Amino acid sequence: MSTIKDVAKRAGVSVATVSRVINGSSRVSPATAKKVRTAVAELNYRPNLLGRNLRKTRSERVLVLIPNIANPFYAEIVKGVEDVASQHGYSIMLCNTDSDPEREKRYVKMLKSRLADGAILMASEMTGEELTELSLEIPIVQCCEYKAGLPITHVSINNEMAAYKAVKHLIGLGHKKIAFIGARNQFLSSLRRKEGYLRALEEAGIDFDPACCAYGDYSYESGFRIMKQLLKLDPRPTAVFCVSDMMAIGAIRSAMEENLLVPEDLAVCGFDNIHFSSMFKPAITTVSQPMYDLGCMAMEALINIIEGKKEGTAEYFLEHELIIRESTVKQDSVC
Amino acid sequence: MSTIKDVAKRAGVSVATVSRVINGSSRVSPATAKKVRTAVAELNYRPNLLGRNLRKTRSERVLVLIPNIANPFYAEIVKGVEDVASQHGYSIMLCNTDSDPEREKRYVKMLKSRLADGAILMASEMTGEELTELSLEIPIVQCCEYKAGLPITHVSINNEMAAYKAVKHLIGLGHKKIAFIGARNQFLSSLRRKEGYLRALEEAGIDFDPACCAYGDYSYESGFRIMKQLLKLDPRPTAVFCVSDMMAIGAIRSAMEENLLVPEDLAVCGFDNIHFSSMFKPAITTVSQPMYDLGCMAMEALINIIEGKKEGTAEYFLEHELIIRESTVKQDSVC
DNA sequence: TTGTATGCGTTATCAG
DNA sequence: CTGATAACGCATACAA
Repeated sequence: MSTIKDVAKRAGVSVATVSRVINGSSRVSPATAKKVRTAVAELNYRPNLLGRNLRKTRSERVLVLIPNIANPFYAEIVKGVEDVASQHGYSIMLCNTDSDPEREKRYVKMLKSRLADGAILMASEMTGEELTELSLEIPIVQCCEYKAGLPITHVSINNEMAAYKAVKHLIGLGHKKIAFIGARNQFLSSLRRKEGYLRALEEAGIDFDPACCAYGDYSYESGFRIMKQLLKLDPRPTAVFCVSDMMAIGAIRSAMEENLLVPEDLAVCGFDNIHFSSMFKPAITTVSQPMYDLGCMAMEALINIIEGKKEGTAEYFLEHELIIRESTVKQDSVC
Repeated sequence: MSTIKDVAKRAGVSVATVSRVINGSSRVSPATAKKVRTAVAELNYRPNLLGRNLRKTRSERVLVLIPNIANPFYAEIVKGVEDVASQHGYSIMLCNTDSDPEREKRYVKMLKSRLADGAILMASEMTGEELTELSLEIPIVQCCEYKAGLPITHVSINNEMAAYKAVKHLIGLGHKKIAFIGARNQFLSSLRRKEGYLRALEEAGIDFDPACCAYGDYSYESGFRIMKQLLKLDPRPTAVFCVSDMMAIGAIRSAMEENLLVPEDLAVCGFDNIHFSSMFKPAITTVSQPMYDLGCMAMEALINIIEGKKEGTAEYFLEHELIIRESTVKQDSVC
């Protein structure tokens, strides 16, 4: 492994000159520049990032903490993050926390140890206090999931409105007994979606029945299990709003096991518009979040903070869209 | 941000002593150790990784290049990689290449720039020559997909045998006209799976029909599109072996559009046993790769190379399993 | 335009 | 057991 010194020696110049040629930081005569470049090529030299980062006290690297890389929802967000990052010369480190606070802490520790210039947090398990403290030490942005009332920039959608529109769609189809499969956690999105559900019900003059509400963890399995229980209610719900597509698919499989038809016997609405939601049979009615744009916006906001272009915290809300498919409305066309 | 100097000053000792306490590298008297520790706590000091890495010329970090984080198949592998890595004090950087050679090159450049001590490559787009050259510079391991005949350690399954067993299963069900949806790429797995398909056919005395073979990119869309074409054959294939579950699901949706029943009119076998393959209706018959173990093994092999415990290259083949579900055999039970 | 010298934060070597 | 100091590889202020 050759260093900048080796290059300097071979080119017969000082290390400073080599550095200048590599970084284009100031003018170097074409002749010496050429000498340097050939030396670089001959030695197959690559600047050592460890040295460069230390010298600059900046890594031009950003951590992206995601709770679960297996969730395709996050994959699309990450694409947006990556694209904006590379446009600005940043590289990203994906960190899969598995929603495990210990794992998350390990990554946060790396962050505090200056391994990266900042971070995007997707669904942090940290307390509001911990988050606030972290944000004082190093630039962070919350994406999608966020804790309320914190002085931390976040990017999200209007979850209350999204849930309201989804449930209103079900009501518009004539449903009166609409179940709700939410998420058992303290994220604001969970609260807001429940609020949207309640508002739609109230507006339609439908009494809220607590027995119709249950809470899972966004997974297929939890949707399956919970729907199983909800279908035992008498009278049975004729529709269900799930706060994730995975749970919606679980709910549908549950209904199938009971020999119920979707959407005829049970209309099912999901949330997220993951790729699979259109592949599944029946295709899932769902709320589409602008995942790619959420990622882009989060990264842009983070860069602004890192580079000091923006002071203070900001809230960004991006547009969502209700996508109606076979799981709520019988359709002729498929795919 | 406080540095080791600040701590030393506050504790009234030298930086060397602080370093010793932090790393436990040599004996320090309990009294001074305590002084140091309180100073560390008071200043909320965290060693700067940039400095430490430079000094050690090691980062205890490993790159994991995956072609597509949206593919749940890789997610499970990454879990294995992560678990072994953290057991050995390594942290991993996930790099999503999107099968884009340019993107991959950027990450490889970081690797060559010593940002990490080594890498696990999942489905590299690099040429054999590039790979070999890279492996000379820095420790790498190929996982799942690999190029043949390279002096690079790899971890995989016996793809020929897996495909053979899958197709033999279809033959055992009485199918005579069995289509093959492979992958259009130069990975050895693609070749081996085709070979397994051919061997099973030959053994059963079934003539190979090139018209029955087509090639996609593992995606749902390609499976859908290709099956559409294959179903136009006369006579129609009564079974199809796909080299990914995603393509199998695409094939099934294609059959559904033609009002064909699965498995009655078309038996479909996939590959990978991704989570969704059991959630789909009908549940997909597939070949299960030990994804978690593949990840573990790859990381263990890499650590051995990095730490110089193992010389030369090795080939590891892990066990696979054929999982029979509804898409090939009509079953009473679901899920 | 180019070279010299310094320091980024840490760990390791060598004395004491 | 502890301290002074060099070195890791690089970028930059300053001098020439």
